[in-house]
Amino acid sequence: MNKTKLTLKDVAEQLGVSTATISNAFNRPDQLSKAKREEILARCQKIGYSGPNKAAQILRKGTSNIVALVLADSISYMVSDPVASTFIKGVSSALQENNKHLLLYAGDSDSILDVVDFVDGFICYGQPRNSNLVKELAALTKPVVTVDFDLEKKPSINIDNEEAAYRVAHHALNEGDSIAILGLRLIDSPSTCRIYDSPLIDVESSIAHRRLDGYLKAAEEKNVNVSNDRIWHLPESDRHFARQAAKEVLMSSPRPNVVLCMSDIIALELLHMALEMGIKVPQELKITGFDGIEEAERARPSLTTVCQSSSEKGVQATKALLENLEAKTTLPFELRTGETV
Amino acid sequence: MNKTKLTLKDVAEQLGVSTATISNAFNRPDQLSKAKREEILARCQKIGYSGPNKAAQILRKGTSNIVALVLADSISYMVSDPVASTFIKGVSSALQENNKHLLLYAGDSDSILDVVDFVDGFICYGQPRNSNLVKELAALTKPVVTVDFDLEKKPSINIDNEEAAYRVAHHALNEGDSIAILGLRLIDSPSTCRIYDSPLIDVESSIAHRRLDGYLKAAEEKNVNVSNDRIWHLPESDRHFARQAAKEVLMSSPRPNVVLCMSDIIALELLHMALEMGIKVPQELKITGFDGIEEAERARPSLTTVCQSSSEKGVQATKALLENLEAKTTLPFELRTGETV
DNA sequence: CTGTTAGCGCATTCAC
DNA sequence: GTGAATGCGCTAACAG
Repeated sequence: MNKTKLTLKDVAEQLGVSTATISNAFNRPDQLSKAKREEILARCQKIGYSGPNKAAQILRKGTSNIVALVLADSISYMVSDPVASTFIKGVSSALQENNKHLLLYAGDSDSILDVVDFVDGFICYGQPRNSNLVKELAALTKPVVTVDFDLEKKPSINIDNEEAAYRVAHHALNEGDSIAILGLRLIDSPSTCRIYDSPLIDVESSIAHRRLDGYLKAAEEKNVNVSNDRIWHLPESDRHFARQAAKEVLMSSPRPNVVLCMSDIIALELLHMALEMGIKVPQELKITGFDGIEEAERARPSLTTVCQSSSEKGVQATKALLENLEAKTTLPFELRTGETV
Repeated sequence: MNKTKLTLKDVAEQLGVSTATISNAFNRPDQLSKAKREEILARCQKIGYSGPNKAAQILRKGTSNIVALVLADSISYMVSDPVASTFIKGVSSALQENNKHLLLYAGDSDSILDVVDFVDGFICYGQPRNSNLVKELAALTKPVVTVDFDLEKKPSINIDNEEAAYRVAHHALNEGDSIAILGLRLIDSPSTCRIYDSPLIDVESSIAHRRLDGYLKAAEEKNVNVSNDRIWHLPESDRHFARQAAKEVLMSSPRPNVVLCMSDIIALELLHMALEMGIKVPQELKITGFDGIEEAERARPSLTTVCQSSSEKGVQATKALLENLEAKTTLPFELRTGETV
């Protein structure tokens, strides 16, 4: 067994052929006879050469088969979120089918530049917490696909968040209702709070504001008043924040009889807390979620929510990236009527 | 704005210095005066050069700052498993602290060779489903750290699975009990079934068999008989399989009054199904889990289980990899007494 | 179908 | 402290 790793050149020498022949045997089957190719491959295997060095190929070819998945937040956080992990699932299975590799990239990193030279492209799931990344992504010439947010002139995958929010709210609301909204990333605050008159962030680009628009439109149609002290901001769709917000909402007076939640995780925490407090759902409190995670279906009472297929988003985003599609895609959603309304 | 990307050479020319100087400014601060360095960095920034091309650096330096995390199974499956995703969390946060990147690698891939040339090392979480990967990993000269299984002469992170299983079983069992065991990957079958006298797989290396040893030791001490038709095999710690197995166990007669489960996911499905069937836990049925996931604590009745810190495993594995530690580490676990025993 | 050659972009000797 | 040369390992273009 050789101590030092074989290079293509060594192998060519050993087999008594030119380097191009070895290279072609591995990369361009059409460039040599099948017999010769197979002979070479067999002999390579025998001497323990498993193919051209990938690092050198990356430099030479300018492609690596690595796709970076930029998450909105730190990997730690994202990976335990059921919605995000379902998305990752979709991406990873589509990548695996195409023999591509998955590099996970945190949205709270400083910069994207330390991988840009060797990845083939970026899938960006949700607007990165660090806005510097947004700028960098927007300026790239390598392929970028965004999901759940948009970048000018880059392909994207979205659902119609405003319409979805409108539909679920419309289903839940009735004239005379007193409502609260548990929103996500509406203002620039690291903690749970009502938005009051804080300046709103990313109003144009964020899906949270689209959803808010949809809720408010439905409320208006039903003559339901929604003031800013009835709208909560949560920094993340996280059980911890959700619990805090749920408590505030349920303790507030007048206690709302309908709460529209921008994620199922939030809605489920609210549901559990309400039940613990002996509040009857839906008789005394109606709840809607958003996303359509499994746990929402299993809950008793089951959650009324908007279903979107996160894994399908992942598959589509991957396809858009690999096939260099240019279009901005809008995926369908579905209203799922549960027992919480 | 330049159309074509700047290379180090271009930049050197533009700034009127040698290529080595630019390179040193970015990589070896000690090789030039602070003033000069800062001037160069500033001018580079101005002309839009963000540093040496990473792909070229990988080839030249032989390191990439990319660490591959090889999962036992497909990424799709692993990422939705709470235990695995907590592990990933630990790894990713430790990597991020060290400015390393995370490449997720599926354990059911054909080979590891298509990334080996450009990653700095491998963390392998659980024995890869494709045994070819095991061979390849074992033969590598690049750093490898294994978790929840061992490779000769490679550092590893484990808990004492046998002792942990023994402890939880010892806590649950009493003389005269009738028990069942819901095990993981004990035999070579893609579906849920009793093991009967099927040939066991990976008896030496698998943690499932260590746990089984622990269970059986406790059973023996308590004079509890366990025949092979009371031991179930599940291919994965997955809700779907768990449900099947739970049903079989609860329908079997005599119905056991203690069920030892090799994961919390399995135990929780069993718990839910038992409650649905009106079986009283723990009066008529005692259940133990393994892992100590959050959901087990939240369940009512709360689950008696073995807690191991998966995120700590991730951190330790990363540290072992990055610091080239050689040791095989055994991490502590903790018995968590819940209400299901 | 095969062999030769010129870089891909850089880091690191070594002389100065 | 700086600048010129070599090669990391490979692929693509071309000539034969």
